[in-house]
Amino acid sequence: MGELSIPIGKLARSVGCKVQTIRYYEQIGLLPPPVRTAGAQRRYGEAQRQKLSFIRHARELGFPLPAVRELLALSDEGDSDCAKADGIARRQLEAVNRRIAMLSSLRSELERMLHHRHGHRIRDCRVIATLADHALCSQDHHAERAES
Amino acid sequence: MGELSIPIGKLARSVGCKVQTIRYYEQIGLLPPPVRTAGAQRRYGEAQRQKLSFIRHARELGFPLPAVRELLALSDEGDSDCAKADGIARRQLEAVNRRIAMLSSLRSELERMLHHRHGHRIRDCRVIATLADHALCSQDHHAERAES
DNA sequence: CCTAAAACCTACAGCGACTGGAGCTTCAAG
DNA sequence: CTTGAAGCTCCAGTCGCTGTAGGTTTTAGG
Ligand SMILES: [Zn+2]
Ligand SMILES: [Zn+2]
Ligand SMILES: [Zn+2]
Ligand SMILES: [Zn+2]
Repeated sequence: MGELSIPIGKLARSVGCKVQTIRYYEQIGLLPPPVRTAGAQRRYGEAQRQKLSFIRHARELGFPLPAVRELLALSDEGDSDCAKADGIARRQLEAVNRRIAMLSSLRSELERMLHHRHGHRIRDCRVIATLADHALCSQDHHAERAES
Repeated sequence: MGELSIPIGKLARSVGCKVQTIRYYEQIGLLPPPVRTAGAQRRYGEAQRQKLSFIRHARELGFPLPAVRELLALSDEGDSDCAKADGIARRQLEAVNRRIAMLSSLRSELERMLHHRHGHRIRDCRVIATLADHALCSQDHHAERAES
């Protein structure tokens, strides 16, 4: 009753994610299968809540799931060198920096086309004209992958 | 042979996308079906090349496909008011700004955890510790799914 | 103890915007 | 005429969830 008694909905609320997300993490082996009641419902304890919280926090910081998996594994090895963990975080920082650079370039291009004075009809619209002709752009904003 | 003679691979190279992407755009009704050779191979003309180029440029600027669809439709109506097109671009700019704000917040959090001096073992690692406890973060970086 | 509602279960489909592969056919250069 | 590149269709996979259908279990009130 005391320890392993958290049902999945309460756990989801406590870490701010959906119930399905937790089941998904279990399915892909990120969270270990919890104990079940006689009626096959999942019951969690504090240790698993912390693990899930770790995962969600890493996800909120943009780490992809494979990186989260590595970080989780590392977090269990207190004696090991943390260079690996730091490396993962550094690569994530670099990825974030690349995305910011890309988006800044997109932003300036969007601002350019919007702030350029132009007529009110489509045929005089700077937005449409710019989309039709990249030469009207000031920079190379070419996206290789600006996602996430 | 003069006009409608561009095969799909050449078209793809000329706009900088994959062959499959063009077929995909046709499949979802973004590009009209081109003429075919006797052997059922696609052949494109200059007008379609320009349309595809418009689509790719809009995608590079981060517009989602439904927005691209609208912009394409608008671009064919030279007499209409361009307020709609400008509105779509403005919303895209706002989305980009939200994404940049989110990523900047992530960046500063990642920098904080990386630049904080800490020991070389996992148990003293600031990266792992921060992931395990959001209280070590300085801001609310909580991602609400701000999309491209 | 009984009932009703809330929460849970599994299994699977769908999102966005492509991308890759298998297994075949057609085209164009030499 | 041969050959290899490029084309074709159909389907599955990517990422990280999210939603739905159709059923079962838990829990609180009466
Ligand atoms: Zn305009
Ligand atoms: Zn451009
Ligand atoms: Zn460290
Ligand atoms: Zn945090």
